[in-house]
Amino acid sequence: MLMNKFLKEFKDRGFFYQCTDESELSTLLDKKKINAYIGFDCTAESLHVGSLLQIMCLRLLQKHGHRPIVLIGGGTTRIGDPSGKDKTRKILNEKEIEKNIKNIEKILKNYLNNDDPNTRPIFVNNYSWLKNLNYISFLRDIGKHFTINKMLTYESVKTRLDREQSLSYMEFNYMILQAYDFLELNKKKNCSLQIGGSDQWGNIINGTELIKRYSNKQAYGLTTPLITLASGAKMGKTETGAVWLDKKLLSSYDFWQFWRNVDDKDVIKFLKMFTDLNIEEINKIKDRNINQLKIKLANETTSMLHGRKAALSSEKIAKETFSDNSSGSNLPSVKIDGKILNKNLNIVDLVIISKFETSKSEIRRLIKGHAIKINNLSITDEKMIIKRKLFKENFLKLSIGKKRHLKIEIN
RNA sequence: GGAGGGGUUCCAGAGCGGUCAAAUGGGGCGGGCUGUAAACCCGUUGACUUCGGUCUUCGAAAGUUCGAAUCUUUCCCCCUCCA
Repeated sequence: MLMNKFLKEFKDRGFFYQCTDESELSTLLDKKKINAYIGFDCTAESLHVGSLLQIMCLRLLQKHGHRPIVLIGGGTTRIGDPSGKDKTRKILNEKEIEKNIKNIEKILKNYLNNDDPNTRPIFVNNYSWLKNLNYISFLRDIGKHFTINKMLTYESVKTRLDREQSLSYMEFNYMILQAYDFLELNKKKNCSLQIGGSDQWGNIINGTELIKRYSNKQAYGLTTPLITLASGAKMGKTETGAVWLDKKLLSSYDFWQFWRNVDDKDVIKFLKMFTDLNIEEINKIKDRNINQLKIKLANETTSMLHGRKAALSSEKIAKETFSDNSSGSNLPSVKIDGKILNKNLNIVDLVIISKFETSKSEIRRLIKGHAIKINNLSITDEKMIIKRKLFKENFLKLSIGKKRHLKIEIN
């Protein structure tokens, strides 16, 4: 049997982990355009690369003419998913959640096509139906379809119990609420597929089963693998911290750098997962120089989020920064008042001004390790006074290690 | 409710009156090698410092002592076993 095109690409790109009923889903997708949903939780103020694979799934749906439904977990965030957590997580207050939701929606809209009325995404917040649930009728209508016997066998519950860590009744209900979300979307938005990370499998099955029992309808679940880096680490760290999909939290240059610095072994995989290049094209360029491929990867991913211009300018900055003895005139800059140069500003204070480091001890340590450079010359004296003549054309290049560079400019 | 065990620096985890800013491992950072990769090697990892030191940390508070992460008391939190 020929596999449905969406599913095929889903697999070719490495998105596929598990499916509730692959051949049936394939047939359904061939027959008609469907609505499919992915849930995003709003615990953090923004999304980071950890969610990027799910976002790419939404894009792929659109590409094949299906409609993505973005479910923002405004209600479930108030509960906290115990999956993969060994501790109860902190519960956020209303204001924070509202703020997070807005920001997350904004980011998602960045990635999704809003022009085609057939595939235009639907944004929903599960708080809109969860907040009004009536406890008794919920227990009678929905609760009766769940058995504790089965719930206790789920991985997320089991690990908590095995480790003898407490799992509150509140969290225990999370999976029921997520199943209910799916039912609700199935009823109201005609949603027949839920996609999620592999850790969501149990929750997704609960949804399809609930739909089966409650409405006697068939719904499907599809999961993506947990992406780990070749190093085994979880995806998502840079020099500066989490890789946010948000200009305010991570500059386009740092975002670009994240992709530029991925492990060699991950490059092809990431090109498939996180760019729109088609598979044939990727297979064709496979043998190109690995560093060229990384630049390609960085440019594609950065363009998607920050625009082509930002991507190319990042590439240019990188080129200048990492080629020897560059002046770095394109680097981000920090302006200082020329007057403080008269007060014997020393190198340690200069680094403090740059905000690269906040601890003077740390800066002194870095100087001892020859990590700090001014205009590409390594500094060895921690008491060095910054003289005006170090500024060429009104600025000087300050570097810490190999990757952090900055322009200090006299105002 | 009863009986025990425990809370140590980013994490795990040693220390159990001075030699403790606290072993070891992980992570982070920096250096070397390279390709802004991986692997490997080395250094570093509380703050401030006139580089002599100084100050603040071992759940919280009080106390014993010349001296406490280490002993005592009270309190808070976590875990195990019994009811």
